[in-house]
Amino acid sequence: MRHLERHVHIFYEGDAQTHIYRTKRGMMRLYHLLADGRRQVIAFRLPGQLIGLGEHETQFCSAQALTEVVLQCVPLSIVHRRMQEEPRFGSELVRCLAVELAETRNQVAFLNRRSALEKLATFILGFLTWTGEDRELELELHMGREDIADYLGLTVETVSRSFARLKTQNLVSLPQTHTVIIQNIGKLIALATGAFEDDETGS
Amino acid sequence: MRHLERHVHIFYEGDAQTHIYRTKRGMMRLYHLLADGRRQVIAFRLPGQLIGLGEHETQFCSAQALTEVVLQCVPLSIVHRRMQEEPRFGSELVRCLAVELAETRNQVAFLNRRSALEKLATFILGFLTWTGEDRELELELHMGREDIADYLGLTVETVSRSFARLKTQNLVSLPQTHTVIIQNIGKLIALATGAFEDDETGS
DNA sequence: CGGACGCTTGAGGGTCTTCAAGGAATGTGG
DNA sequence: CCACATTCCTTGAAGACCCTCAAGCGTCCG
Repeated sequence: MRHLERHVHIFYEGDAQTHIYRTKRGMMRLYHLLADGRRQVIAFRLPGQLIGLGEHETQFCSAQALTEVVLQCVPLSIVHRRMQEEPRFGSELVRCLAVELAETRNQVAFLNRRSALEKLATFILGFLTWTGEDRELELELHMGREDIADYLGLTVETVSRSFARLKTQNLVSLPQTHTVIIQNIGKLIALATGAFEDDETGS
Repeated sequence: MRHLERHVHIFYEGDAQTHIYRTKRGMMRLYHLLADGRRQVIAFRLPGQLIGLGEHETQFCSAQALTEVVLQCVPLSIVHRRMQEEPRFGSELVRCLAVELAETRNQVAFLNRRSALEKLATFILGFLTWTGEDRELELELHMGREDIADYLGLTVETVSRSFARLKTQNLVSLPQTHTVIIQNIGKLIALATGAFEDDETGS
């Protein structure tokens, strides 16, 4: 078990892989630096989710604490040993990887062809799933606009403008910068799935 | 072992997962249909690569033969049994999944923030790796512009125009529609990695 | 030889980015 | 506890890029 301050890295891209981690509390950010210096946020990790899976010998991305974080650390040697001794453990690992792969593929499919507004709507709705608070319509983002932008492949300005449009259409409200209240989840879902072309009537 | 004609599907999105497949000859296309009817091509599969990994009970995407294809089919029951009996088999499976996950993450990172020209350059270069013919600078695409467009998240027109620009800059030539000859691989790599902003001098 | 299909090329418009400046929020030191 | 500095967020205007619509061209097949 390991406690991390905000902004602390547990590993960087290219580091040797030594452990698999499980988030117990707080939120982690996984990101990848591109050749041109830009940053692609691969994923955010909430409690219960694994980090460090599916890499080669070296880490593919950097892992950084967004908030204060508590991590469970499992040395790779133990992972390997358990896989030898306990076939069901291997199956479980395969399942976790499979889920992560499916999610990542979804990310490809959706980031590629959607407008900024649709991306942001999907992002917000994804937060509901992540935290499991499906009825709690007040969300704490725990991250800045730049994180969202780097995750969705947009600029900070576009993210900000998209938030403004969601507010104008009364789909969400923003009592604080990092807090989102969903006001019309039906329309938000419709937007995320592409059902609405562009409905500004907001009625 | 199973032989497929062109355009034949081995499974559709949502089908129950029954086998894992290994491409022996030819090229497969994995794709995913979006809510709005569009198609996202997830990946192409060349000989030696696996298909059907990392799914849940149901297939996440459809798998279709692009060319004539020969497939090795392994029933899932056998996969599971071997995983119980032979831990190294499980490790191997985890490794394959890890590689696929890393590739997919790369796809996210690169599709998200790159221009059409950079995407196409990367796509062409990716073909070199896939076929393993690193010195063979004449490539057979085996697919139409629409496949490339749906893979890169572009329109057919933009793909066509991007090919035209690569030709104008003498980076590639196209003796036939589906055949690419790389004429200046250095510049193509520079373009793919974002080193060149926009060099029209073509010298 | 004719038709169908896929590829190319053009013009116009929409969306996102870039550049720029102002405003809110957060943290630090007095 | 307040003032100030820094950082982050918002908003505006101009431009770039890609998409859409449209037409022309080439190729393959019947």
